[in-house]
Amino acid sequence: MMGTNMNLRQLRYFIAVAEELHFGRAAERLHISQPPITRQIQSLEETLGAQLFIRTPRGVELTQAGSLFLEEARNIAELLEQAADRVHRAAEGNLGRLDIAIFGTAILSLIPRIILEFKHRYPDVKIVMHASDKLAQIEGLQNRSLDLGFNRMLVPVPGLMIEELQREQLYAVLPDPGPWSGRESVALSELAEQPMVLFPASRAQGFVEKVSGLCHEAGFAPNVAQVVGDGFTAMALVAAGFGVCLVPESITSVRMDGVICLPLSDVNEAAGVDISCIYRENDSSPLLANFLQVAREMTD
Amino acid sequence: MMGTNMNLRQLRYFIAVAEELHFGRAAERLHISQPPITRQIQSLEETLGAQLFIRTPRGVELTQAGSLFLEEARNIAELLEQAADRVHRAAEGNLGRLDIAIFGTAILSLIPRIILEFKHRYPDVKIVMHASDKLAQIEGLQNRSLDLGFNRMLVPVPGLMIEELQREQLYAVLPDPGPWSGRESVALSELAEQPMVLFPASRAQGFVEKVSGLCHEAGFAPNVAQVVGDGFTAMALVAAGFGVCLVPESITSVRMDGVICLPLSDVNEAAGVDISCIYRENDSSPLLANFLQVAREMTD
DNA sequence: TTGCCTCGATGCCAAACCGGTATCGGGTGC
DNA sequence: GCACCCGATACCGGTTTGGCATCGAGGCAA
Repeated sequence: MMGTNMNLRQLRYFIAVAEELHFGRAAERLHISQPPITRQIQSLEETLGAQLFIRTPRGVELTQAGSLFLEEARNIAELLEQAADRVHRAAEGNLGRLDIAIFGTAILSLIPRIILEFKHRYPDVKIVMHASDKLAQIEGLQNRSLDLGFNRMLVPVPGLMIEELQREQLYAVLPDPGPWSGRESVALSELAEQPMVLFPASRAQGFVEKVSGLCHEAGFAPNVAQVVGDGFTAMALVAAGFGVCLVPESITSVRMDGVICLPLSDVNEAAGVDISCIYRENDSSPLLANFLQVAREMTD
Repeated sequence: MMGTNMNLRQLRYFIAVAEELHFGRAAERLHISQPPITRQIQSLEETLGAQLFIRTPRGVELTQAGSLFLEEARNIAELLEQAADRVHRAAEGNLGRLDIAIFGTAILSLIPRIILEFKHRYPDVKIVMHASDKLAQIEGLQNRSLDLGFNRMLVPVPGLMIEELQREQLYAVLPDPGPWSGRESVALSELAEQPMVLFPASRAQGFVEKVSGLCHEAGFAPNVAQVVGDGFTAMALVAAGFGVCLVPESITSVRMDGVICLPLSDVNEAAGVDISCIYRENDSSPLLANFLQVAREMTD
C-alpha cells in the first residue's frame, strides 16, 4: 500500500494540478518533474477514497469530489500560512496578550504614556489592564494571571524581578486657605503638629511606612488622623480639614479646591518615591521583553 | 538546514506534545520513540521561526506562540479530517449538487416522487431544479449547467444518453357537457371533425408531431384550432369551447370544470408517450449514477 | 490508415527523510 | 555525590521521494 496518510505535500501538489488542470504544467510550477506528481496524486486519491481528477487526453479535469476538495485544500493551505505567520509574529512579540496591573493613582503617572507608546508600536498586542494592589499583583504574577505589575516601593520577592523606572519627589498637600497659602515650599518639620492623613490602607508595607520614616527623620512622630485607600481620598480629606498629607509629585497634577500642593524643602533626593515594575524573573515572553524595552526608553 | 517546510506529521506530533507537555508521553501516545519527536519539533520550530516550547527539567511548557499555534493546529487538523470525510462522501455520491431540469407538466408525473425519494436517501445532496424546454435542457447538459433533464420524445443527440423511464397512455380532453358526457372511452376517429388544441409550442420536435401522426394513422388530418405552450393551457381552452385535445395520462390528474378526460379506445400500446431522462454519456458523477439508480428502481 | 505528438503512468535508481537504539548532558532530589 | 528523569544527539537501516528513461493510450494530420 502506498499512501494511507495525507501529507501537506500532496495538498500542495493537488492544488497546483487542480489549478493548472495539467500534470506537466503543475510539475513545472512546482519545479519538479512530472512522475512525482502522478504518484502523489494517486496516493492522495487512495487516501481519500475518492477520484479527484478525470484523466483526459489533453490533461485532466476535476471531478465533483475534486472541486470540493480544492476549496477545502485552498482554505486549509491559507490557514496554515496564516497560522505560520501569526506564530512567527507572536514569537517576535508583535502579537499576543499582555496582562498588566496598575495601582490606584498610577493613571496620573508616566505609565499610561508607556502603554500608549507600546500599543502604538505593537498594535496587534492586546493589553489587558487590571487595577490591583501590591499583594494582588504579586499573586497574579505568581499564578500567571498577570505578566507585569506597576507599583511603588516593592520589596523583593523570590522569582520576581523589580525594576525602577522613575523616582518622584514628595509634595505636601495643605489646606487652602491656611497657614501655607502663598508659600512656594514647606519644610516637613513645619508639619510636626499637624494631623496627618496616610494612604494606602494596604496589607503590604509601602507608602504609609515611608512617610512615617520621613517624619521620624525630621524629628517627630506623625500625628495620624486617618488612613485611607488612595491619594485622591487623602487629598479630599485634607480639603475637608482633616489635616495634611504627603503625596508623590504625579498626584499633584490633580487640582482640587481647598488644597495647595507645595514641594518639601528639607528632604533629600533619596526621599523621593519610585515607580517600578515587577515581573517574573524567568518570563521569556517576547511581549514582556518588548514592553520593558519601551518602558526603559520612555524613562531614560 | 533541517526543515524548511511544514509537514502534517509535525502538526500531529506538536499537538500530542502540547497536550501531554512531555516528549516521552507524547511519543508513547504516538507509538514511536522519543528522539523523532525532538527532531520534528525542532524542525517545526525552525520552520515557524518561533520557539513553541520552553524545555524544563520536568517536561515542557508552551510559550505564548506555542499556545497560539496549538489552537491553529487543532483547527487545521480538524478541518483536514472533515475535508477528507466530505470528499469521500462526495465521491460516493452522498454529498454534492445535482442540477435537474423538468418540463412544464412534469410536476404531475412520477418525477417529483423520484426526486423526493432521492432526497430522502441522499439528504446531503442539494438538488437544484430548473424548468427548461427541450432545447434548453440539451444546451444546459452540453455546457454543464445541467446534470440531468426530464422530457418526452427526445431525439438522440451525440454525447447525450436518453433513457426511458415510463410510458403513458394518451387521453382525450373533451368539453363537458358535450357529445361525450357519460362515455367511458372515445375513439380517436370520432374526433376527426373536431378542432384540436395542440401543445407544446416548442422549437423542438415533440408532442405536436406525435399527435398529428396519430391522427393521420386514424385516417384524418387534425383540424388545428390553436397551438399553446403547455397542457394546462390546452385543457383550459377545451373548457372554453375551442375544441378537443390529447394529453398524457398524468395530466388528467388535474380536474378542471368544463372538461372530461377519456382514454382512447383505438390506439395501441405503442401510441403512448414516454417520460425519459437525458444526461451526458460520459458523465462519471456518482451523484448522477445514484440518481439514475433511484429513478430506475421507482419505475420498475 | 499511418505516423506523430501529447499526456499521464510506470520501472528503476540515487538521495533525502524518518524512526529505532544507544548514548550524552543538564537538572533535581535523596 | 549519586541515582534518576528529561530532552538532545549520533548513528544506522528501512522507507519515501524525486529524477531519468520509457511505456501505452488517445487525438490529429497527412
